[in-house]
Amino acid sequence: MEYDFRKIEAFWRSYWKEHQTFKAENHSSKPKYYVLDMFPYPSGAGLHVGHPLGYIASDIYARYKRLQGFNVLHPMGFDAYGLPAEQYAIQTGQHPATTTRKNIARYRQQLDLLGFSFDWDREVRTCDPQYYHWTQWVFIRLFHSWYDKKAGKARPMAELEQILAREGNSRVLEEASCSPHPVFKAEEWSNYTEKERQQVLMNYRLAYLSDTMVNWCPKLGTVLANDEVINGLSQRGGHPVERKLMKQWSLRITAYAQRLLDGLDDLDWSDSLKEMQRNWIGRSTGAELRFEIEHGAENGMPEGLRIFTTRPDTLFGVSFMVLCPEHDKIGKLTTPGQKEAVEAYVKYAKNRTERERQADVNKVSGVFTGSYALHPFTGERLPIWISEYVLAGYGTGAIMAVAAHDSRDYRFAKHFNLPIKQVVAGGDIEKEAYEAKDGTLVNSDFLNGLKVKEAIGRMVQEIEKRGLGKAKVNYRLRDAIFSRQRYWGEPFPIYYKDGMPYTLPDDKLPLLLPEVDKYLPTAEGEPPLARAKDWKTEEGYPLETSTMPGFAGSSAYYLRYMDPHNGEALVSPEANRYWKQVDLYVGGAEHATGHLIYSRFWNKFLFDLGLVCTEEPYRKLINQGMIQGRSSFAYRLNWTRYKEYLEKHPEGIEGLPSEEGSLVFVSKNIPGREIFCDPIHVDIHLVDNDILDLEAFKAWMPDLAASQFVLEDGRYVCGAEIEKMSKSMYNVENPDEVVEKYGADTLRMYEMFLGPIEQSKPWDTKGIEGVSRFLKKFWRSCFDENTGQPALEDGQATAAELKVLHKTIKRILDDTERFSFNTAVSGFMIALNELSELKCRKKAVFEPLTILLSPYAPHLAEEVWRSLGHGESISFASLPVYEEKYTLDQSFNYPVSFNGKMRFTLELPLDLNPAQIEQQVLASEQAAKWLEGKTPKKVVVVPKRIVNIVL
RNA sequence: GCCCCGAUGGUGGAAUGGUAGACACGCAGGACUUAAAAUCCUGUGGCCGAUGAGGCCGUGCGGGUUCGAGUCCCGCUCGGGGCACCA
Repeated sequence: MEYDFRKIEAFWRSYWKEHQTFKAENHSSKPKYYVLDMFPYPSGAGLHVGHPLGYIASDIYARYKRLQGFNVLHPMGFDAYGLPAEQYAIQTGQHPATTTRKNIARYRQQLDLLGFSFDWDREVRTCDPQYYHWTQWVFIRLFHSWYDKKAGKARPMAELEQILAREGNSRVLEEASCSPHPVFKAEEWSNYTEKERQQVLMNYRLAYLSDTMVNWCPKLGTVLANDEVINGLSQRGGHPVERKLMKQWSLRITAYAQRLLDGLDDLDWSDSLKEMQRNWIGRSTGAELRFEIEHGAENGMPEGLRIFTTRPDTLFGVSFMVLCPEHDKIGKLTTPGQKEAVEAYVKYAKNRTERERQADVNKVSGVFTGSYALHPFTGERLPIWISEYVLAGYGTGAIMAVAAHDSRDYRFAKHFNLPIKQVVAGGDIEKEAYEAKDGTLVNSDFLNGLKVKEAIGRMVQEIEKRGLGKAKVNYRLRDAIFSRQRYWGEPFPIYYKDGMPYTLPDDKLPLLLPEVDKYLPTAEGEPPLARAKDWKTEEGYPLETSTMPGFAGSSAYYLRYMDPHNGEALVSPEANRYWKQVDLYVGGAEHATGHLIYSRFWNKFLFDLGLVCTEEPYRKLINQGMIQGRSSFAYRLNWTRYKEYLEKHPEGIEGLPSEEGSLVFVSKNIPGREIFCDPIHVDIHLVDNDILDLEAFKAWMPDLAASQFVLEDGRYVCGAEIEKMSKSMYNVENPDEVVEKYGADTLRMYEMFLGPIEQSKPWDTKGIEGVSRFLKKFWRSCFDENTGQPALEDGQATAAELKVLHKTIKRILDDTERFSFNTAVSGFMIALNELSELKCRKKAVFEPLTILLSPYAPHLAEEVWRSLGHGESISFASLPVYEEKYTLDQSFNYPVSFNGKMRFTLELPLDLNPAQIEQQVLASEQAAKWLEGKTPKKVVVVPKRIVNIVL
């Protein structure tokens, strides 16, 4: 008999299910611990070996915390709304709910196989009405809130209406986070119609509707958030994205920019991830100031031109101004002579896609408006230009150009032959802009002689004193576009009356996603929901036809797990007070600027409303690395290239065919392969140890049946490359196959053994034998090979055995605590090697080891535990205690110095105390030589440091 | 361009500033076996030396701090990730 993992794992899977071993209670005398995984999007491809990496790590930690006596919440669910299911629906007509349900069932089956300790009672699915009820509910709260910068929190719209009625908007324009809109007085407000009031209020809402320049993806037929666009292409599918002005829902996440930034400091997240969020928020400090326009009053611009700069110190170096092509003052500033050129340029800029713009950021383009601004200090005339290097979405969409100290302005000035005026000493202005923030100001009137940092402060002071502007902080962070013109998402709880949006009452929630005949836009270009029958309220008002984006459902899911069946609230205050926040969150770093920002924002908003008790949702975050695939390649002979060569060299290349054949594959190391062949991805299941199974390859696809091969040593050798694991590269490794062959415990330990959890690494099953052997060996230590009966012996452990045990306890606990799971797995292997050398099969040693092993290989550990006569699951046992006295046995080289000079080293055991070390050092032969009979004045001993002897 | 992270045997990787290469894979040799699988044992960074004893070199490159550096500091090279006309 041997280790029958199939039987053992099947037994414990059903045991845990039956006994609800991992059910978490909302009331417990134990301390709580909340371990969360980022829930998966259930794609059609099923789980691959990369998915479980994080789940295994979090499961180990959850089980470890249970052993420590914590009440552990470890839930799982599904991020079920998303584009792939809808794309599939468009192609096949199958309802996305059907495919999603099927995919979830498959995921669930695969997850169950791996022995995770999830509390499935708490499962959530974002497409479940019981769940999206609360997504809609939070949206309604966002709609009815505004952000008071002075109070530093969100407040109800009703309070804003009172303020507007009392005093107009002149004060809140400054003190609220809002879209720009005209000033009005209290009397004007009282005379506004309902619609006019709604229009004003829209500028303050945290969920608001506005005409925004959005990322429009024609192929997907929807808008995308900034983090969903990568290099001008959509994150999903890689389709081109355009810029387009559209009426869309947005979330005023920018109101929270500073709090999102400040909150990072106290989080136990990796530095790189915090840095990513900081960059994404992109805070910069500077000043906003106003430039008068020459003849501004006549042109209808008496208010001048507002710009933002981070370098007010360089104000005396301004030589021209630049507006973005979308700037609303372009019409007023363009002189008749320049009208044609300006219009042509604006049109050109408008028609460029995001990708084109990003592709040639180094190309200089622009046009002169014909107008001039006046320098606020010198009165100098500054030509006003338009260029697409100035962005509409940042600052005021206009800049003061300081060619000498900004590389972009410098390039522009050189190209259009505009003046370059140095005001900070340093660098070589003839060659490039001097951008460094150190140096002394020159040519700058009252700033001359000051350092850059002093000059910035001094200039801001002066600007404020003269009423030209004020110090200002800007953020790169944009408001999040929140609507999608798609079917498979949460419907907005919004209807329209007189063209203005209103929220549904809470008792009408959830607003169910309606059925449609097709998942495509209507002929008029309306989103799919416009196809739904009776898509209006009972009173006949039309409902919103957009749906919410993917991040809507994932923003507060961690709260729902605390109280998943609550029909009255997102989460009850009691449940929230008990579980508080996620103690450990495990997931991929690819969510750094998406989900992890939105979710923090969403949580801060709920905190402001008093609905949750902590301001940050995720206290500690571990980013597991990606498991990459090892793709295999076959090399197809490219006849076009090879024929060209044959014409010049009729003798050809040895080994390659000389007669044209249609489909020839050339083995990797045949000469000429690199030049004349194109690599083609081959399904890795057709390749063993880089040797291609020719028959299987021919049968793989109909086109390949007629393949011919050029072999080496009678075999076809494939090439290999490490790439992202993906269906299209045919390099997906499925966990089920591994579990079938080796068992879940082996897969769990092997994935951990591969390397540090945060590191990306290629999947390679070569090493799995080692882990498999370990588990077999562990089983053989505990059970009789012949009978399969428990075989651990009673009796006291020897000192040597205890030493192994306690060393292992220390090591495993330390490693688990610091998420160093790969070294922990090694620790088990070392322990077993040492015990087998000692021929130890004692219960007194293996029982504690089994408890330690249970988070890593839970099925086997439970099996051993039960064989020892324990009735309950191991999850309720307590961790073995580490005893130091058994483990100190190493020695150490102590450097010994006389009068501060190192003279020799002495090897001594590690477990000596300072007094013993001193004694041994002084008693040594070498010391006697140096002391020459003298008595040392002082001996300083610091364990594992130098022993200093003062003569 | 800017920011972050990394570089250690044939491979994955280990090492609170303290014996570099733990553990595992792979490879080589051996035991058991008719044979294979499984299992077990031995060896395995490089060079010199005799296959010994022993010695020298060795953590991407060049410096530095230290009694002592894979680890800390400075300057590079290469690789990975993020941001990118953000004024």
